[in-house]
Amino acid sequence: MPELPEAETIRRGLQKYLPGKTVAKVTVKERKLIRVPACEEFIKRLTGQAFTGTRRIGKIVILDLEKDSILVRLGMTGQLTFRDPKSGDTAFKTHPVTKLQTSSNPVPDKHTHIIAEHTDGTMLCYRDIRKFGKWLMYAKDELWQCPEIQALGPDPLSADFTCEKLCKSLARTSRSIKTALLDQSIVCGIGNIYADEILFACGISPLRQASSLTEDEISRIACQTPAILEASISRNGTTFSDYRDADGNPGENVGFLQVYGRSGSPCPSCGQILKREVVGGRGTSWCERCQH
DNA sequence: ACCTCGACCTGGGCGC
DNA sequence: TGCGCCCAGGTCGAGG
Repeated sequence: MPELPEAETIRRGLQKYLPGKTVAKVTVKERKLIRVPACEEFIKRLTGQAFTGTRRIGKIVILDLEKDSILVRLGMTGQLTFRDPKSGDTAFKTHPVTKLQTSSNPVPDKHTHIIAEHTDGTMLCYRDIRKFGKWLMYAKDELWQCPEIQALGPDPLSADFTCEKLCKSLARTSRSIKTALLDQSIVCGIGNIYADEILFACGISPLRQASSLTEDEISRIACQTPAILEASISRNGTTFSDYRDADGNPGENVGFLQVYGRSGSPCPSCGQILKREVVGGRGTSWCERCQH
């Protein structure tokens, strides 16, 4: 479920604590999560290095070290949290919509698969119920050449994301616009939730063939995509920003989704009952009256 | 070359 | 109450 806004929220949370922390000990309980390099080498290289900062591209959270960088793909259920055992343990709480952790300092549980303990006793914890996540480590100066990043299209919050590029990409695919928006090589960071939200905001049916979109429609997508993602970052920021005492305020964020997960309910714009159908293998909600 | 689909996982919700 | 079935969606390899 973590899409770009959730990855960015997590990154901002970590950015407050991680820089300057030196890794003293690494525990990997689920070896398959470490993809590059081999698990033993990963642990060896990570141990002793200090974190220098964080970055993000699409849905990928990047943890920079002195010499290397770690790519974290959160998959469906990945959660990256900073923990300070000295400030007391709390139970896990998750956001009802995003399924992201909202409590600070959770006790590591059976789903906490990777733990990096720092020299000052704090730790970075990776929890992933379904284990779809992936960790990869590359030398810092080779990071941008790695296949996982090379495969990505422009990030919607970067200057690379332009209407012109989007027009070109969409023109050469026969797939539906919904499927195209989920293709990380066309634009990176959009997942199922925001694909539906963006198409609703643009008044475009998810069933439309991508190559049939007019320049005006594509410019709407180019405009709405960053706006919706930014708005969501600011809202998740409300829920998660205060990492220390955030304890999940469901009412605050539940209302922000216009169509996703609302099939069977009235369209927030016209009142027509929202439709639901599987498009490109994904559950998709939209308004047949507002979206053409 | 492009596209679709199922597998990977687990927990939660629902029906019987 | 409890069991089993199905659903959720990001990514990737297999197959069309």
